[in-house]
Amino acid sequence: MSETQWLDPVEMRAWRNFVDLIGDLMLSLDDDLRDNGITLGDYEVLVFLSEAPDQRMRMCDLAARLRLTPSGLTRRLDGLVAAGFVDRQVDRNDRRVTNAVLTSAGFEHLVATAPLHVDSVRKQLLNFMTRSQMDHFGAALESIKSGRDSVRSELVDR
Amino acid sequence: MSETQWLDPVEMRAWRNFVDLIGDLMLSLDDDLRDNGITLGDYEVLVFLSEAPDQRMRMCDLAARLRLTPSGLTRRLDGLVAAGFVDRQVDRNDRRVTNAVLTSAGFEHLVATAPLHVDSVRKQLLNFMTRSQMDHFGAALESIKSGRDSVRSELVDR
DNA sequence: TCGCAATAGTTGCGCGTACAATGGTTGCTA
DNA sequence: TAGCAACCATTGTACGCGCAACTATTGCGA
Repeated sequence: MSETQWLDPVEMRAWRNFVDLIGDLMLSLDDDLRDNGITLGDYEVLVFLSEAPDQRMRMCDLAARLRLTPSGLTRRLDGLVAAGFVDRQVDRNDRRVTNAVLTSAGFEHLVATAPLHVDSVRKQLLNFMTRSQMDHFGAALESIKSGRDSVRSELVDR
Repeated sequence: MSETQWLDPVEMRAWRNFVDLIGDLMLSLDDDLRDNGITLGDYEVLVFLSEAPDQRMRMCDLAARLRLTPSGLTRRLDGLVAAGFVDRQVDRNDRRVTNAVLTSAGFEHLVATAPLHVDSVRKQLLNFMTRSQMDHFGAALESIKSGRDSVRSELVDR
């Protein structure tokens, strides 16, 4: 058992500021969206469905995309179905799967709220960054993500 | 009502990768900590208390630091008190306030799990960044945070 | 000094989500 | 082709947290 390698000042600043910011940021984003009558979680469902081919996704794929468990997605869809934003359709080719499909009402609602959300993202984050910061930021995050993905694919689990 | 200014590619990449990464990252961090018998949320309580003078904080201050509502903190402390990691002590000078105090058992537990958490932070994030990326990252996040703080203090609300 | 507003914490209730168990469907293999 | 394992979604249950209501304490102004 070797000595712990604690975080040095540079690491510590990066890490602490990161955690600090995202907690605050996500709450603000959710608040802004709630002011317009939808949850950040529900909004994400509409976004992913709207971007999917034929505006539909299998429950299990959607759950993975949202980082939800199957049961979590079932309950979340319940609300969206009740609101008329999403339909459940049993798949014709594989009757085990049910597809979540965006309704026209759901699409309308997304179109109505998206500008407000984009405003919110600018107001809460992007307005505080320079163009070059955004560029480096995006590139750095992308390399981090691909690094994480490749170690994950090397392992069997998950 | 002016036209919406949608995100251009640079903005989009920064934003999407950001959201994508933090969702994944936080889950992994929590998983790693759970493997060692504590929640990320509970761990944060121990960290903040350990850094506070006299290892104690007023409930309301701690709640703000954790971005929890008062009731949320009450429930979270219940678990930590039951585990023997934190004590509740009514303040002598102001009997409205109760202080959350880190016990020696709580401190021991923090000391035992901190190295594992640091390992986790390296494994999940820092190992995928270069030193200069970390440096720029920390600086950028810091300026964003201070920008957000200053607009918040200009407004009356919150 | 009295009374009222502000502050601190807890509790009842509801919502969202994870975990474990269940039922239904498919596909592989003996 | 019969049977079994894998897969998909849902349901029961428990837990964490926010909101609103409530109690206790403090401080301030008439």
